[in-house]
Amino acid sequence: MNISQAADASGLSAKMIRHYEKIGLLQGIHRSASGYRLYSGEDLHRLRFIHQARRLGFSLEQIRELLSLWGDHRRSSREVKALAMQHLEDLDTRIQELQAMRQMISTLADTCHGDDRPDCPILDNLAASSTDKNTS
Amino acid sequence: MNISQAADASGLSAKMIRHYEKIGLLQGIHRSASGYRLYSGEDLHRLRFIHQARRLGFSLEQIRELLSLWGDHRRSSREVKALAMQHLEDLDTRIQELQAMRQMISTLADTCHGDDRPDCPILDNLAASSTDKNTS
DNA sequence: CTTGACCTTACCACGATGGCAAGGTTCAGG
DNA sequence: CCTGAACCTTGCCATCGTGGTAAGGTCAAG
Repeated sequence: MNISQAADASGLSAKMIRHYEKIGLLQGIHRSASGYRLYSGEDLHRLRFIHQARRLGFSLEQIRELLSLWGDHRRSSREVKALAMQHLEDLDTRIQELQAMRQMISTLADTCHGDDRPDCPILDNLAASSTDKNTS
Repeated sequence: MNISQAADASGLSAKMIRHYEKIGLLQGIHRSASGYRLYSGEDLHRLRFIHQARRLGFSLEQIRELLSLWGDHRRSSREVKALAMQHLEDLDTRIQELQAMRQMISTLADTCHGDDRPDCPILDNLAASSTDKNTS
């Protein structure tokens, strides 16, 4: 199986697959006589694992660990769960940051009439917060 | 006012301030005889504006437009609001993506007992979704 | 044999920020 | 006056994950 077929079958791009190999997420990929990468069913399984983990927002470093745990039959589910919980916390943090922004923008946009007049609470706020101290 | 004082007063780092100048968000910054950047009260106002806009998650490109609108007394509040609404949509999209991830991770973590045993629904799911078709 | 569709490697780009290095400036204390 | 610390300058590299592009090799169908 060529790289573009593996890409289609895994949902990744050929570019990503080469990248994952370069950073060590994939190893021992076979090559044809002319140097083409050849993917086995097992390789494909691994690629799909990576794709799904990326869809859940895990970083490539985290995926490296997940793959290692996946391949280790003596691992404890505790380790995997800890990794997932850490990622959950990261997600929560990012969600809350974005929601705080969303809330503020939304409030400002509500008070801006958004017509031909030039006065605008949004710009006023950006400029006014300038004189606050709690601009973190 | 030196750059480190401007940094302290604006909440930005000196590094960021130089960067913002390089990409054109700040112009006409005065220099001392020896080449040190010197910041006026107006410059500081602008820096704080940028800082606040960054805190609300606007990109530097969006901030470039906001600054342009801020300085244009003939602009309509419509333009500003449109920019804010666009950003709001972007935020909503990102929040929803993260929440979908969060939901999935949370569900998987709930079903993982997280003890010394090796079986783990989290890894099973990552591996199993591998055989799904809807792996987008 | 040609053509087009694949493959290879290697480099540059994004966005926003941090870090480091090599060198110049300023100021206070001895 | 000299020295050292604490500033300033520019320039380059790193991050993270992905895309683009170039220059070249390979393969299969016509």
